[in-house]
Amino acid sequence: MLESATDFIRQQIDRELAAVVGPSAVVTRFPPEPNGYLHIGHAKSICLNFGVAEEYGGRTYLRFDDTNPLAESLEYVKAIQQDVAWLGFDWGDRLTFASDYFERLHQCAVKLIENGNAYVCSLSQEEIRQTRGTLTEPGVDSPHRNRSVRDNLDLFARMKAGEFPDGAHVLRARIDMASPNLNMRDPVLYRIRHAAHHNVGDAWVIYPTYDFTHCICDALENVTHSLCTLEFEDHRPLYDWVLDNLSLNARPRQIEFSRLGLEHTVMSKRLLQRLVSEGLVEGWDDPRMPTLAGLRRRGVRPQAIRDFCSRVGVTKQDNQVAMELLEFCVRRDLEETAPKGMGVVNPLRVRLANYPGDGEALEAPWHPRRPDLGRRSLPFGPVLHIDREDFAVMPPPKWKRLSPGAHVRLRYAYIIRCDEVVTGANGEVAELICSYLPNSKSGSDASGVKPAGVIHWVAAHAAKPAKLRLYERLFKERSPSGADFMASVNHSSLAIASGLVEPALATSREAHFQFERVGYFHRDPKLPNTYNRTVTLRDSWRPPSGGQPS
RNA sequence: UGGGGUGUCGCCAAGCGGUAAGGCACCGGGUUUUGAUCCCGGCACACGCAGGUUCGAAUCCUGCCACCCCAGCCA
Repeated sequence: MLESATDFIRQQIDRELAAVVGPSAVVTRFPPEPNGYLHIGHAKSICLNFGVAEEYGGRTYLRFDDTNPLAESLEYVKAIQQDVAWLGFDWGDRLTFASDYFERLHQCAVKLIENGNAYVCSLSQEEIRQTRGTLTEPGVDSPHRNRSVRDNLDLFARMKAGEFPDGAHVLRARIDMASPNLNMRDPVLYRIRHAAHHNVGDAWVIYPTYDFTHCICDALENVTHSLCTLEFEDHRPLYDWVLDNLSLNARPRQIEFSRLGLEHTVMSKRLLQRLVSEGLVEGWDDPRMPTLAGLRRRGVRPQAIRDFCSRVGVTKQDNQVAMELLEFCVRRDLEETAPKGMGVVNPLRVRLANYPGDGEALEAPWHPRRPDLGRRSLPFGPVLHIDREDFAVMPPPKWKRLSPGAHVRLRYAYIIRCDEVVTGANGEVAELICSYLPNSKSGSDASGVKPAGVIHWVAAHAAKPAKLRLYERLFKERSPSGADFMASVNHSSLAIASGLVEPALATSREAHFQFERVGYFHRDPKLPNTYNRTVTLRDSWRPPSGGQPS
C-alpha cells in the first residue's frame, strides 16, 4: 500500500491494512499529562502519532492524560497545546481530556466489580506494597479480595460519595497476585483523592489510574494504534486485560517504541526541574533547555525539529543521538530561510585613514541565493568595527583574515589594508589604522588586488549595540549520568557579549538571521535588543598551531 | 536467581535466507566576495559471542554474554 514503510510501526500497519477487506482507518493519539513542559523527546512522539495518521488518511487526538489532579494544571494544558501547534500539527476538533470520560470510566469500573473482576481493598498503601511480593517472589492475596459484589459496590459508591479519607480504600483489579509481571498483581484502578481537578473541579474525589484509564479512552476514541514508549511494554498485558473484560466496540493495540536519547542533555522531567529550581538555567524556556519552549526561544524552527525526528527514526533500540545531528538539521533549515546580515561579537575599531567624507550607503542582498528575500542598505564609513578574531598581529600560516600589511575584503564593501596597529596601555590591540582601495568596491572591483580573505564588519556611525547570548552545551559530558549529573553541568554554557549589528538587521521584522561567518541568531522574544545564538556555523578551519579561531 | 525488551560503522538506522542502504560525524578534493553553503570522492570481508541448519545466514535453530525496563494509591 505504501511504497516505502520507514519503520516497524508503519510496516505493521501496512500488513494490517493489507489483510483488511472493508474500509479501514488509522486513529492515533498524543496523550501528554499536563504536568510539565514538552521537550524534544515528546516531539518524536508527536511526529510519529500525527505523522502516521496523516500518512494513512487517519486522524489524531490530542488527549490530556489528566488522571492525577495533584500534579496537573491549566498552565501546562495551554503550554502543551501551543507547542504541538507550533510544531505544525492540527488536532482539529479532537482535543480531549481523560477527565472528559470520568463518568464512563466509572461505569466501566462498576461493570468490572459486577463481574467479579475488581474489588475494594482496604489495605494501606504500605500494606499493599508489602504484599505485592518482589521480582522473584509472588505476592499474597489481599484479605479483601473475596468481598462480595454487593459489598464492593457499596464501598465503591461510598468512596465516590466522599465518605472516606484519602488512602482508606482503593479499587483493585482481581487478576493474579502470583503473576511474574508485577503490573498484573491486582493493580490499583481507582484511588481516593480529595483534590480539585483543573478540568472537572471538585466533581470527583476518586480518580482512575493510568492503567485503567488509558486503554479505555483509547477504545472510546476508536484509537487503532496506541503508540507509547518502551517502559509501558510490561503494561500491555494489563491494557489488554482491562479491554478484554469490558465490552467496548473498539479494540486498540498498544505498540511501544524507544524514547529519544540526546547527547549533552537530559530529558527527564525531574532532572530538568532541578536545573530550573536550582537556578542553573533561567527557566523552562531557557534557550539551553531541550524543551520545545527553550528550543523555540533559542531560534530552532519547527521544521528543523521535524526533520530531526524523521532522521532519527523509530525503533525499539535504546539510543543516544548525537547533538551534531540536531545542529545539522538546524543549520540546514536556517541556511535556506534566514536572511544573512552582519554582526560583530567582539568589536575592534578600524579607522580608514584615507577614506574621504562621512560615509556612504552600500547595498547588499539579504541572501545571495534567495533574491526573493530582498536587499538592504548597508552603511559604510571612515570608522568601522570588525571582530577581534579576524585580526592577528602575528598570523599563523594560511591566515585568511586581517594582519599587518595584509589585504582583506570587507564583505559587500571595499578591500582594506592594515597599515598600523595602535596598542593600548596594557599591550592590547586598541585600534587598527587601515587604508581602503577606492576602486575595489564590491561588484565593481578594478583594483586587481587579491585579498587574503573576506571578513564581516559594521560601520561605527550606524551600527546598533546588541547583547549577543552565546550558548554552549548545558552538559560537558555526552551522557550526563542520572546520579551525579549536576557535576557535569557546564557552568559557562552562557556567555553574553556586547556586540554590534548592522542597522538593517536591527530594524528588520525578521526574527532569525545568519550573522555571516559567525552563526545563526534569533532575536530574543523577551529581552530587548538581545540575540540568541541558535547555532554556530560549521567551522573546518583548524589553526596549524595553537591559534584561536572563532 | 522472576518477567518484559534490545544488541548491524564513532552516533542514528535500513536489511525480513542470496552474498552489508542511507544520514550525521570524520577524512580527502572542487566551486565560492561567508575558512559557510553547494558539489565530488573515501569511510563495516563485517552484523554481541560460540556452535548448528543450509549450496548459501546479519537474516533460521541452540547456548551463552551485555545493556535497558518493572516491586507508585505517577504517567
